[in-house]
Amino acid sequence: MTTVLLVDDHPVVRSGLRAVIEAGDALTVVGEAATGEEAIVLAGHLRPDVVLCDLRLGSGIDGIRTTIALRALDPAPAVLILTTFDRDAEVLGAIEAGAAGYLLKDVDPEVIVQGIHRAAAGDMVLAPDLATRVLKGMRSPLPRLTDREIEVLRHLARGATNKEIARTLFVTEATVKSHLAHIFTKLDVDSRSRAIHVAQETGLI
Amino acid sequence: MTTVLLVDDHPVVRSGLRAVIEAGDALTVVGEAATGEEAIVLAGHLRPDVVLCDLRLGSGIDGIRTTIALRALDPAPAVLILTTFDRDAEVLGAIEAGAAGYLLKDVDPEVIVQGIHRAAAGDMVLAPDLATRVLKGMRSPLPRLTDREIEVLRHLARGATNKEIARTLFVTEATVKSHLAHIFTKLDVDSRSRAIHVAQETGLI
DNA sequence: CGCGGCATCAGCCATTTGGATGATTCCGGG
DNA sequence: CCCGGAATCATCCAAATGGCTGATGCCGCG
Repeated sequence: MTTVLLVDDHPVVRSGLRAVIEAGDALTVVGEAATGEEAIVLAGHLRPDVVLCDLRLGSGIDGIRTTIALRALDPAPAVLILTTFDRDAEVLGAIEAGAAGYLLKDVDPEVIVQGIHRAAAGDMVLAPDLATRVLKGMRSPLPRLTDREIEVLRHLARGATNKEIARTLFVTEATVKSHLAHIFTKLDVDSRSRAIHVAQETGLI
Repeated sequence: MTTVLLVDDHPVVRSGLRAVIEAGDALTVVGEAATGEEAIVLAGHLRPDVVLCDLRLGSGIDGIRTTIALRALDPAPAVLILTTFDRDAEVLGAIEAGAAGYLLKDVDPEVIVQGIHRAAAGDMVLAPDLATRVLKGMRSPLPRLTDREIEVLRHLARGATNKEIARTLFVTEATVKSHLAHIFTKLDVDSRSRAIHVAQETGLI
Protein backbone atom coordinates (compact mmCIF):
# COMPACT_ATOMS: atom_id res chain seq x y z
CA MET A 1 0.00 0.00 0.00
CA THR A 2 1.43 3.34 -1.06
CA THR A 3 1.03 6.14 1.46
CA VAL A 4 0.41 9.74 0.41
CA LEU A 5 0.64 13.10 2.17
CA LEU A 6 -1.42 15.97 0.72
CA VAL A 7 -0.13 19.55 0.81
CA ASP A 8 -2.42 22.33 -0.38
CA ASP A 9 -3.64 25.50 1.26
CA HIS A 10 -7.19 24.99 -0.02
CA PRO A 11 -9.28 22.61 2.10
CA VAL A 12 -11.56 22.00 -0.87
CA VAL A 13 -8.70 20.84 -3.05
CA ARG A 14 -7.45 18.54 -0.33
CA SER A 15 -10.89 16.97 -0.08
CA GLY A 16 -10.98 16.51 -3.81
CA LEU A 17 -7.57 14.92 -3.94
CA ARG A 18 -8.42 12.62 -1.07
CA ALA A 19 -11.59 11.51 -2.82
CA VAL A 20 -9.76 10.93 -6.08
CA ILE A 21 -6.85 9.09 -4.52
CA GLU A 22 -8.83 6.87 -2.21
CA ALA A 23 -11.28 5.91 -4.93
CA GLY A 24 -8.97 3.06 -5.84
CA ASP A 25 -7.58 0.71 -3.22
CA ALA A 26 -3.84 0.86 -3.81
CA LEU A 27 -3.30 4.31 -2.28
CA THR A 28 -3.91 5.72 1.20
CA VAL A 29 -3.86 9.33 2.27
CA VAL A 30 -2.07 9.33 5.60
CA GLY A 31 -2.18 13.05 6.24
CA GLU A 32 -2.98 16.55 5.03
CA ALA A 33 -1.04 19.79 5.45
CA ALA A 34 -2.12 23.33 4.61
CA THR A 35 1.37 24.85 4.69
CA GLY A 36 4.89 23.87 3.77
CA GLU A 37 6.04 24.04 7.37
CA GLU A 38 3.27 21.71 8.43
CA ALA A 39 4.09 19.36 5.57
CA ILE A 40 7.71 19.02 6.63
CA VAL A 41 6.82 18.17 10.21
CA LEU A 42 4.10 15.72 9.19
CA ALA A 43 6.31 14.00 6.63
CA GLY A 44 8.93 13.46 9.32
CA HIS A 45 6.42 11.64 11.48
CA LEU A 46 4.25 9.88 8.93
CA ARG A 47 7.01 8.90 6.49
CA PRO A 48 4.74 8.85 3.44
CA ASP A 49 5.92 7.25 0.20
CA VAL A 50 4.73 10.20 -1.86
CA VAL A 51 4.01 13.85 -1.05
CA LEU A 52 1.54 15.56 -3.37
CA CYS A 53 2.31 19.25 -3.13
CA ASP A 54 0.95 22.50 -4.53
CA LEU A 55 3.48 25.15 -5.52
CA ARG A 56 1.56 28.12 -4.15
CA LEU A 57 0.99 27.68 -0.46
CA GLY A 58 -0.39 30.97 0.72
CA SER A 59 1.68 33.05 3.08
CA GLY A 60 4.35 30.57 4.23
CA ILE A 61 7.21 28.93 2.35
CA ASP A 62 6.45 27.88 -1.20
CA GLY A 63 6.36 24.45 -2.78
CA ILE A 64 9.94 24.63 -4.02
CA ARG A 65 11.42 25.22 -0.57
CA THR A 66 9.09 22.61 0.84
CA THR A 67 10.34 20.14 -1.76
CA ILE A 68 13.96 20.84 -0.86
CA ALA A 69 13.25 20.29 2.84
CA LEU A 70 11.29 17.11 2.15
CA ARG A 71 14.06 15.66 0.00
CA ALA A 72 16.47 16.19 2.86
CA LEU A 73 14.49 13.84 5.11
CA ASP A 74 15.56 10.26 5.67
CA PRO A 75 13.84 8.38 4.21
CA ALA A 76 13.00 11.01 1.62
CA PRO A 77 9.51 10.85 0.13
CA ALA A 78 8.98 11.23 -3.59
CA VAL A 79 7.57 14.72 -4.15
CA LEU A 80 5.00 15.18 -6.88
CA ILE A 81 4.11 18.79 -7.68
CA LEU A 82 0.48 19.30 -8.60
CA THR A 83 -0.39 22.88 -9.35
CA THR A 84 -2.45 25.24 -11.45
CA PHE A 85 0.29 27.06 -13.30
CA ASP A 86 2.99 25.96 -15.66
CA ARG A 87 5.45 28.81 -15.65
CA ASP A 88 8.83 27.72 -16.83
CA ALA A 89 10.89 28.96 -13.92
CA GLU A 90 8.65 27.14 -11.49
CA VAL A 91 8.66 23.86 -13.37
CA LEU A 92 12.44 23.95 -13.71
CA GLY A 93 12.82 25.06 -10.11
CA ALA A 94 10.72 22.18 -8.88
CA ILE A 95 12.69 19.64 -10.88
CA GLU A 96 15.98 21.08 -9.67
CA ALA A 97 14.68 20.98 -6.11
CA GLY A 98 14.33 17.22 -6.49
CA ALA A 99 10.66 16.83 -7.33
CA ALA A 100 9.75 13.54 -8.96
CA GLY A 101 7.27 15.22 -11.26
CA TYR A 102 5.02 18.10 -12.15
CA LEU A 103 1.36 17.81 -13.06
CA LEU A 104 -1.26 20.44 -13.78
CA LYS A 105 -4.41 20.42 -11.70
CA ASP A 106 -6.70 20.33 -14.67
CA VAL A 107 -5.76 16.78 -15.61
CA ASP A 108 -8.09 13.85 -15.09
CA PRO A 109 -8.03 12.12 -11.73
CA GLU A 110 -6.75 8.98 -13.41
CA VAL A 111 -3.59 10.78 -14.45
CA ILE A 112 -2.96 11.93 -10.91
CA VAL A 113 -3.34 8.42 -9.55
CA GLN A 114 -1.03 7.03 -12.21
CA GLY A 115 1.43 9.81 -11.47
CA ILE A 116 1.54 8.90 -7.79
CA HIS A 117 2.20 5.26 -8.60
CA ARG A 118 4.98 6.12 -10.99
CA ALA A 119 6.51 8.61 -8.54
CA ALA A 120 6.43 5.96 -5.82
CA ALA A 121 8.22 3.61 -8.20
CA GLY A 122 10.97 6.17 -8.68
CA ASP A 123 9.91 7.28 -12.13
CA MET A 124 9.91 10.84 -13.35
CA VAL A 125 6.46 12.07 -14.28
CA LEU A 126 5.75 15.17 -16.36
CA ALA A 127 2.70 16.35 -18.23
CA PRO A 128 3.37 15.67 -21.93
CA ASP A 129 3.44 19.29 -23.06
CA LEU A 130 5.65 20.18 -20.12
CA ALA A 131 8.15 17.47 -20.92
CA THR A 132 9.16 19.02 -24.22
CA ARG A 133 9.46 22.44 -22.64
CA VAL A 134 11.64 21.11 -19.85
CA LEU A 135 13.91 19.40 -22.33
CA LYS A 136 14.16 22.58 -24.34
CA GLY A 137 14.84 24.39 -21.10
CA MET A 138 17.80 22.10 -20.51
CA ARG A 139 19.37 23.18 -23.76
CA SER A 140 18.76 26.90 -23.40
CA PRO A 141 18.53 27.34 -19.66
CA LEU A 142 16.57 30.18 -18.14
CA PRO A 143 18.69 33.23 -17.60
CA ARG A 144 20.38 33.35 -14.24
CA LEU A 145 19.57 36.62 -12.58
CA THR A 146 21.40 37.67 -9.44
CA ASP A 147 19.48 38.41 -6.26
CA ARG A 148 19.96 42.10 -6.77
CA GLU A 149 18.67 41.91 -10.29
CA ILE A 150 15.56 40.06 -9.17
CA GLU A 151 15.04 42.75 -6.59
CA VAL A 152 15.23 45.46 -9.23
CA LEU A 153 12.93 43.42 -11.45
CA ARG A 154 10.29 43.31 -8.75
CA HIS A 155 10.29 47.06 -8.36
CA LEU A 156 10.14 47.34 -12.11
CA ALA A 157 7.07 45.15 -12.23
CA ARG A 158 5.38 47.38 -9.67
CA GLY A 159 5.82 50.23 -12.09
CA ALA A 160 8.63 52.07 -10.36
CA THR A 161 10.81 54.53 -12.28
CA ASN A 162 14.59 54.32 -12.19
CA LYS A 163 14.67 57.21 -9.77
CA GLU A 164 12.22 55.52 -7.42
CA ILE A 165 14.06 52.22 -7.54
CA ALA A 166 17.30 54.05 -6.81
CA ARG A 167 15.79 55.75 -3.78
CA THR A 168 14.28 52.62 -2.25
CA LEU A 169 17.44 50.60 -2.79
CA PHE A 170 19.70 53.40 -1.55
CA VAL A 171 21.84 53.48 -4.69
CA THR A 172 22.26 55.95 -7.53
CA GLU A 173 20.24 55.94 -10.69
CA ALA A 174 23.37 54.91 -12.58
CA THR A 175 23.46 51.68 -10.61
CA VAL A 176 19.85 50.95 -11.33
CA LYS A 177 20.43 51.54 -15.02
CA SER A 178 23.38 49.20 -14.86
CA HIS A 179 21.28 46.46 -13.29
CA LEU A 180 18.56 47.05 -15.83
CA ALA A 181 21.00 46.79 -18.70
CA HIS A 182 22.12 43.40 -17.39
CA ILE A 183 18.53 42.27 -16.89
CA PHE A 184 17.59 43.34 -20.41
CA THR A 185 20.55 41.46 -21.87
CA LYS A 186 19.79 38.28 -19.94
CA LEU A 187 16.10 38.37 -20.81
CA ASP A 188 16.85 39.42 -24.38
CA VAL A 189 14.52 42.41 -24.36
CA ASP A 190 14.94 46.12 -24.93
CA SER A 191 12.28 47.78 -22.81
CA ARG A 192 11.06 47.63 -19.24
CA SER A 193 7.57 46.63 -20.31
CA ARG A 194 8.83 43.64 -22.19
CA ALA A 195 11.14 42.73 -19.34
CA ILE A 196 8.16 42.71 -17.01
CA HIS A 197 6.24 40.60 -19.47
CA VAL A 198 8.81 37.85 -19.94
CA ALA A 199 9.61 37.84 -16.23
CA GLN A 200 5.96 37.15 -15.51
CA GLU A 201 5.65 34.64 -18.33
CA THR A 202 8.56 32.56 -17.20
CA GLY A 203 7.72 32.91 -13.55
CA LEU A 204 10.91 34.73 -12.60
CA ILE A 205 8.80 36.99 -10.42
CA MET B 1 -33.50 19.88 -0.15
CA THR B 2 -31.38 22.50 -1.88
CA THR B 3 -29.96 21.45 -5.25
CA VAL B 4 -26.51 22.57 -6.44
CA LEU B 5 -24.73 22.59 -9.80
CA LEU B 6 -20.92 22.67 -9.75
CA VAL B 7 -18.96 24.55 -12.41
CA ASP B 8 -15.18 24.25 -12.41
CA ASP B 9 -12.70 23.21 -15.05
CA HIS B 10 -10.66 21.15 -12.57
CA PRO B 11 -12.06 17.68 -11.92
CA VAL B 12 -10.22 17.55 -8.62
CA VAL B 13 -11.89 20.71 -7.38
CA ARG B 14 -15.30 19.42 -8.40
CA SER B 15 -14.67 16.25 -6.42
CA GLY B 16 -13.63 18.30 -3.42
CA LEU B 17 -16.69 20.51 -3.60
CA ARG B 18 -18.97 17.54 -3.99
CA ALA B 19 -17.43 15.89 -0.94
CA VAL B 20 -17.72 19.06 1.10
CA ILE B 21 -21.27 19.83 0.05
CA GLU B 22 -22.69 16.37 0.43
CA ALA B 23 -21.08 15.89 3.83
CA GLY B 24 -24.19 17.39 5.38
CA ASP B 25 -27.66 16.25 4.41
CA ALA B 26 -29.37 19.48 3.41
CA LEU B 27 -27.61 19.89 0.05
CA THR B 28 -27.46 17.75 -3.07
CA VAL B 29 -25.15 18.10 -6.02
CA VAL B 30 -27.35 17.48 -9.05
CA GLY B 31 -24.70 18.03 -11.69
CA GLU B 32 -21.17 19.07 -12.64
CA ALA B 33 -19.94 21.16 -15.56
CA ALA B 34 -16.37 21.78 -16.72
CA THR B 35 -17.16 24.80 -18.91
CA GLY B 36 -19.51 27.74 -18.91
CA GLU B 37 -21.34 26.51 -21.99
CA GLU B 38 -21.94 23.15 -20.37
CA ALA B 39 -23.14 24.86 -17.21
CA ILE B 40 -25.76 26.89 -19.05
CA VAL B 41 -27.18 23.85 -20.79
CA LEU B 42 -27.19 21.75 -17.64
CA ALA B 43 -28.76 24.49 -15.53
CA GLY B 44 -31.59 24.74 -18.08
CA HIS B 45 -32.36 21.06 -17.67
CA LEU B 46 -31.58 20.46 -14.02
CA ARG B 47 -32.97 23.75 -12.63
CA PRO B 48 -30.66 23.81 -9.61
CA ASP B 49 -31.35 26.21 -6.75
CA VAL B 50 -27.73 27.31 -6.62
CA VAL B 51 -24.88 27.26 -9.13
CA LEU B 52 -21.39 27.23 -7.62
CA CYS B 53 -19.11 28.66 -10.27
CA ASP B 54 -15.40 29.34 -10.73
CA LEU B 55 -14.45 32.55 -12.51
CA ARG B 56 -11.64 31.07 -14.61
CA LEU B 57 -12.97 28.31 -16.77
CA GLY B 58 -10.15 27.43 -19.11
CA SER B 59 -10.58 28.18 -22.77
CA GLY B 60 -14.31 28.86 -23.06
CA ILE B 61 -16.45 31.70 -21.74
CA ASP B 62 -15.56 32.96 -18.29
CA GLY B 63 -17.52 32.92 -15.07
CA ILE B 64 -18.93 36.42 -15.56
CA ARG B 65 -20.52 35.64 -18.90
CA THR B 66 -21.72 32.34 -17.52
CA THR B 67 -23.35 34.16 -14.63
CA ILE B 68 -25.13 36.56 -16.98
CA ALA B 69 -26.49 33.69 -19.04
CA LEU B 70 -27.55 31.77 -15.95
CA ARG B 71 -29.40 34.75 -14.52
CA ALA B 72 -31.35 35.00 -17.75
CA LEU B 73 -32.83 31.53 -17.24
CA ASP B 74 -36.32 31.07 -15.88
CA PRO B 75 -36.31 30.16 -13.11
CA ALA B 76 -32.91 31.74 -12.52
CA PRO B 77 -30.58 29.92 -10.14
CA ALA B 78 -28.67 31.85 -7.49
CA VAL B 79 -25.06 32.04 -8.69
CA LEU B 80 -22.33 31.85 -6.09
CA ILE B 81 -18.84 32.63 -7.36
CA LEU B 82 -16.11 30.56 -5.74
CA THR B 83 -12.67 31.30 -7.03
CA THR B 84 -9.01 31.64 -6.22
CA PHE B 85 -8.46 35.28 -6.97
CA ASP B 86 -9.90 38.46 -5.58
CA ARG B 87 -9.14 41.07 -8.18
CA ASP B 88 -11.41 44.05 -7.85
CA ALA B 89 -12.65 44.20 -11.40
CA GLU B 90 -13.67 40.56 -11.26
CA VAL B 91 -15.46 40.82 -7.94
CA LEU B 92 -17.35 43.89 -9.08
CA GLY B 93 -18.01 42.34 -12.45
CA ALA B 94 -19.48 39.24 -10.86
CA ILE B 95 -21.76 41.25 -8.60
CA GLU B 96 -22.90 43.40 -11.50
CA ALA B 97 -23.55 40.28 -13.53
CA GLY B 98 -26.04 39.23 -10.91
CA ALA B 99 -24.03 36.85 -8.75
CA ALA B 100 -25.42 36.24 -5.30
CA GLY B 101 -21.98 36.18 -3.77
CA TYR B 102 -18.26 35.79 -4.07
CA LEU B 103 -16.13 33.49 -1.94
CA LEU B 104 -12.45 32.64 -2.08
CA LYS B 105 -11.48 29.00 -2.44
CA ASP B 106 -9.21 29.02 0.56
CA VAL B 107 -12.07 29.32 3.02
CA ASP B 108 -13.21 26.48 5.24
CA PRO B 109 -15.76 24.04 3.84
CA GLU B 110 -18.22 25.18 6.49
CA VAL B 111 -18.21 28.70 5.02
CA ILE B 112 -18.98 27.35 1.58
CA VAL B 113 -21.91 25.31 2.85
CA GLN B 114 -23.26 28.28 4.76
CA GLY B 115 -22.78 30.45 1.67
CA ILE B 116 -24.85 28.08 -0.45
CA HIS B 117 -27.66 28.10 2.08
CA ARG B 118 -27.69 31.86 2.28
CA ALA B 119 -27.52 32.24 -1.49
CA ALA B 120 -30.46 29.84 -1.84
CA ALA B 121 -32.37 31.99 0.66
CA GLY B 122 -31.76 35.03 -1.52
CA ASP B 123 -29.10 36.60 0.66
CA MET B 124 -25.97 38.29 -0.59
CA VAL B 125 -22.81 36.56 0.57
CA LEU B 126 -19.34 38.08 0.44
CA ALA B 127 -16.09 37.17 2.14
CA PRO B 128 -15.61 39.69 4.97
CA ASP B 129 -12.53 41.38 3.56
CA LEU B 130 -14.13 41.56 0.15
CA ALA B 131 -17.25 43.22 1.50
CA THR B 132 -15.41 46.34 2.58
CA ARG B 133 -13.57 46.55 -0.73
CA VAL B 134 -16.78 46.22 -2.70
CA LEU B 135 -18.37 48.99 -0.68
CA LYS B 136 -15.35 51.17 -1.22
CA GLY B 137 -15.52 50.27 -4.89
CA MET B 138 -19.06 51.58 -4.96
CA ARG B 139 -17.92 54.98 -3.81
CA SER B 140 -14.94 55.31 -6.13
CA PRO B 141 -15.89 53.09 -9.04
CA LEU B 142 -13.29 51.43 -11.18
CA PRO B 143 -12.30 53.55 -14.14
CA ARG B 144 -14.36 52.87 -17.23
CA LEU B 145 -12.05 52.13 -20.12
CA THR B 146 -13.39 51.97 -23.65
CA ASP B 147 -12.96 48.80 -25.70
CA ARG B 148 -10.26 50.43 -27.73
CA GLU B 149 -8.40 51.48 -24.62
CA ILE B 150 -8.56 47.96 -23.21
CA GLU B 151 -7.17 46.72 -26.51
CA VAL B 152 -4.25 49.12 -26.30
CA LEU B 153 -3.75 48.15 -22.67
CA ARG B 154 -3.39 44.51 -23.59
CA HIS B 155 -0.68 45.24 -26.13
CA LEU B 156 0.98 47.44 -23.54
CA ALA B 157 1.02 44.60 -21.05
CA ARG B 158 2.70 42.37 -23.59
CA GLY B 159 5.52 44.87 -23.73
CA ALA B 160 4.77 46.47 -27.09
CA THR B 161 6.15 49.90 -27.95
CA ASN B 162 3.91 52.68 -29.25
CA LYS B 163 5.19 52.05 -32.75
CA GLU B 164 4.36 48.35 -32.55
CA ILE B 165 0.89 48.98 -31.14
CA ALA B 166 0.26 51.49 -33.91
CA ARG B 167 1.27 48.98 -36.56
CA THR B 168 -0.85 46.12 -35.25
CA LEU B 169 -3.89 48.35 -34.78
CA PHE B 170 -3.44 50.08 -38.16
CA VAL B 171 -3.41 53.58 -36.70
CA THR B 172 -0.72 56.21 -36.30
CA GLU B 173 1.53 56.52 -33.30
CA ALA B 174 -0.25 59.75 -32.42
CA THR B 175 -3.47 57.85 -31.92
CA VAL B 176 -1.80 55.32 -29.70
CA LYS B 177 -0.31 58.10 -27.62
CA SER B 178 -3.73 59.66 -27.36
CA HIS B 179 -5.27 56.41 -26.11
CA LEU B 180 -2.41 55.99 -23.69
CA ALA B 181 -2.87 59.49 -22.33
CA HIS B 182 -6.53 58.70 -21.64
CA ILE B 183 -5.63 55.37 -20.06
CA PHE B 184 -3.05 57.03 -17.84
CA THR B 185 -5.53 59.65 -16.71
CA LYS B 186 -8.24 57.12 -15.92
CA LEU B 187 -5.87 54.83 -14.05
CA ASP B 188 -4.19 57.78 -12.38
CA VAL B 189 -0.65 56.78 -13.36
CA ASP B 190 2.13 58.40 -15.33
CA SER B 191 4.04 55.55 -16.91
CA ARG B 192 3.27 52.47 -18.96
CA SER B 193 4.81 50.18 -16.34
CA ARG B 194 2.55 51.49 -13.64
CA ALA B 195 -0.43 51.31 -15.95
CA ILE B 196 0.32 47.65 -16.55
CA HIS B 197 0.65 47.11 -12.84
CA VAL B 198 -2.66 48.63 -11.77
CA ALA B 199 -4.44 47.03 -14.71
CA GLN B 200 -3.24 43.65 -13.52
CA GLU B 201 -3.95 44.43 -9.87
CA THR B 202 -7.52 45.43 -10.49
CA GLY B 203 -8.12 42.70 -13.01
CA LEU B 204 -8.80 45.03 -15.90
CA ILE B 205 -6.76 42.72 -18.07
C1' DC C 1 -30.32 69.65 -34.53
C1' DG C 2 -26.69 70.25 -31.13
C1' DC C 3 -23.95 68.13 -27.60
C1' DG C 4 -20.80 64.91 -25.82
C1' DG C 5 -18.07 60.81 -26.10
C1' DC C 6 -15.03 58.26 -28.97
C1' DA C 7 -11.45 57.48 -32.26
C1' DT C 8 -8.45 59.49 -35.13
C1' DC C 9 -4.41 62.53 -36.07
C1' DA C 10 -0.60 66.48 -35.39
C1' DG C 11 3.19 69.26 -33.34
C1' DC C 12 6.09 70.77 -29.50
C1' DC C 13 8.87 70.03 -25.64
C1' DA C 14 10.69 68.14 -21.28
C1' DT C 15 11.74 63.93 -19.13
C1' DT C 16 12.78 59.16 -19.11
C1' DT C 17 14.73 55.51 -20.91
C1' DG C 18 18.17 52.55 -23.16
C1' DG C 19 22.89 51.75 -25.26
C1' DA C 20 27.79 52.07 -25.10
C1' DT C 21 31.89 52.35 -22.52
C1' DG C 22 34.58 52.33 -18.66
C1' DA C 23 36.11 52.71 -13.62
C1' DT C 24 36.15 51.14 -8.75
C1' DT C 25 35.48 48.09 -4.89
C1' DC C 26 34.57 43.77 -2.72
C1' DC C 27 34.55 38.95 -2.22
C1' DG C 28 35.01 34.04 -2.94
C1' DG C 29 37.34 30.26 -5.36
C1' DG C 30 41.17 28.19 -7.58
C1' DC D 1 47.59 35.70 -4.46
C1' DC D 2 45.23 36.60 -8.66
C1' DC D 3 40.89 36.20 -11.44
C1' DG D 4 36.15 36.91 -12.29
C1' DG D 5 31.65 38.00 -11.05
C1' DA D 6 28.84 41.26 -8.66
C1' DA D 7 27.61 45.71 -7.24
C1' DT D 8 28.52 50.26 -7.41
C1' DC D 9 28.97 54.71 -9.98
C1' DA D 10 29.88 57.92 -14.09
C1' DT D 11 29.38 60.28 -18.81
C1' DC D 12 27.56 60.85 -23.35
C1' DC D 13 24.11 60.35 -26.67
C1' DA D 14 20.02 58.80 -29.28
C1' DA D 15 15.44 57.14 -29.02
C1' DA D 16 11.16 56.50 -26.66
C1' DT D 17 7.95 58.26 -23.69
C1' DG D 18 4.67 61.49 -21.52
C1' DG D 19 2.24 66.12 -21.12
C1' DC D 20 -0.11 69.68 -23.48
C1' DT D 21 -3.01 71.75 -26.82
C1' DG D 22 -5.84 71.42 -30.47
C1' DA D 23 -8.28 69.58 -34.63
C1' DT D 24 -11.42 66.47 -37.36
C1' DG D 25 -15.14 63.11 -38.26
C1' DC D 26 -18.55 59.92 -36.52
C1' DC D 27 -22.39 58.47 -33.90
C1' DG D 28 -26.01 58.12 -30.48
C1' DC D 29 -29.15 60.57 -27.61
C1' DG D 30 -32.15 64.02 -25.83
